[in-house]
Amino acid sequence: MSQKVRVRFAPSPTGPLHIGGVRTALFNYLFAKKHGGDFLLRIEDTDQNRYVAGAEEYIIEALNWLNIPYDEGPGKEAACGPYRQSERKELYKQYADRLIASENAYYAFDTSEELDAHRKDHEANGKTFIYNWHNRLKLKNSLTLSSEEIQQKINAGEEYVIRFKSPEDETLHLNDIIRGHMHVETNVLDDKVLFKSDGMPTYHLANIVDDHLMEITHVIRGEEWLPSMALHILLYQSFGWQAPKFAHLPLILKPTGNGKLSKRDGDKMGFPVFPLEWKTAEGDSFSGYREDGYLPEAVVNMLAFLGWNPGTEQEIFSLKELIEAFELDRVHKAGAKFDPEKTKWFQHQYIQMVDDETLAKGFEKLLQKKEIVSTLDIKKIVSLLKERATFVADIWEQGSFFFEAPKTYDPKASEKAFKPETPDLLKNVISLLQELEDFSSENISEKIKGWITSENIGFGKVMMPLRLALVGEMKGPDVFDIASILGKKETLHRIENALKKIG
RNA sequence: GGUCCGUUCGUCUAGGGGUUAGGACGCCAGGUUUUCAUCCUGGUAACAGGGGUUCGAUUCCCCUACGGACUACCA
Repeated sequence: MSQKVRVRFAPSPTGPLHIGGVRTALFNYLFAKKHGGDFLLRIEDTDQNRYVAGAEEYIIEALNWLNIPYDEGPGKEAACGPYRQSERKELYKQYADRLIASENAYYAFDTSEELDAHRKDHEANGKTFIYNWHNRLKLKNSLTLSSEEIQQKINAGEEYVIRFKSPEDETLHLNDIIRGHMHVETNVLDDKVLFKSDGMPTYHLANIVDDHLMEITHVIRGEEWLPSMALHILLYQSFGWQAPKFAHLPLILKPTGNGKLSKRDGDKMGFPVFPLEWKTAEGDSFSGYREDGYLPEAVVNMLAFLGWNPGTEQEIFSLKELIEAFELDRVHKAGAKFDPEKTKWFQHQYIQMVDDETLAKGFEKLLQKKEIVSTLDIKKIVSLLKERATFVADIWEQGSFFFEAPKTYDPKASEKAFKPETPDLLKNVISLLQELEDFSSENISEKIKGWITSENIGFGKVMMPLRLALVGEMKGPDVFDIASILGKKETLHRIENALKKIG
């Protein structure tokens, strides 16, 4: 009988969630939903020194914004709660003790200073200090002490940690859903600290205990955890628990140059690395996809294609389609350089799918911010400008002239457009437009084009100055559409203004 | 340094013992738009190198190079 799929996203609240973390969450979510399973959020806050206020709220808000909510987690308590490791603190000690009892772990009394000294020493000799089988009997730990001595030290309040006793001379065969088979010699492993002197477990212990207690079936996490996989498997074995299946996701790399995508890269290279804007207590701020005007669907689609693909040529996927198509074994092995341009392309595709009404509302908000009050038909403007926009802000870029009459005319264009005969032609246009009762685009077009043709004037001679008069530059949608939206009064006004400037 | 993972157009990637090595982004050109953008069409461009295995390797194996991660009482 197959178990219900349960996966978790387990970030540490040390700051805002970055794109790589978001993608890990997304892949977990897609996998869970594909298999009708549960997606849990667990907050790994065992390091109180690195705790950042607001980070947990940020993570939750980001997941909600992206429409990938968790089924269980903080605020959504279920049978396996609590979901913050700090609130599970009391739980972990007994598991560490269990490992001591089964001789899979031991107390170590070495101070950080002593260990640092060892490391420096080794480094000076070009070696690496590893705390494991080859030297553990020479260090200060319970392996060389009688149980009375150990108890005495502990009772005396001496600080200790609990270390895992890595086995000797074993070859571990590991299996990763994405990478396949791997093997590791246990002799190269070190005796990792499982339980810290401050009474908190380390990541390794807490993670295994919680994944077991929360009945996690698949651990889907970043590649940075691959080197710890052997330890984790060993821990499951020591507890006598069945290990979940593992899948290590490739890293997301900087768009140019070398290395992992970092916090600072984004704003340095002009794209967000965070889903939501983030301001630090020190006053630094980092831009976010939401605030930059991206649609959550576009971000999700883009993220899904970073390291994964469906094997078909379809690229635009709704969340529902992603759930349907997602397969862990189609995840690519190599790290992916992040591509901000492709992200914009996704956003462009998605904004085209937004209906005019919704888009108009977004654009109206933007107008409000600019304190622009307008009686123009916003929905019509939006529908006219939408196809050339990637962001709502582009609608303003492309169509600000609707709301602000040109004060100057693009010099290069005016040189080409404003000729000696232009004033007479524009005057003629004015009188033609004045005759119009119905100021529809079709009507204006018919009238002006008819006149140009019958007088044999040449389109450029009229159209260019007319556009310049209405827009100020050689850009924008069809001139007759613009005139119609502007209305008769404003259109005539702008042409008269242009006439004054030329004259 | 040590351990592990990886390597197909500039980028994201498909593919897989015999293919004109496919798509997308970007870029370039043409068309539409008497403007600009969009859009459409076309083009540019890749199997890291060296050895094997094989009738035949980009595909399988080994080595080298390069890239990355990890190497904390951080996650």
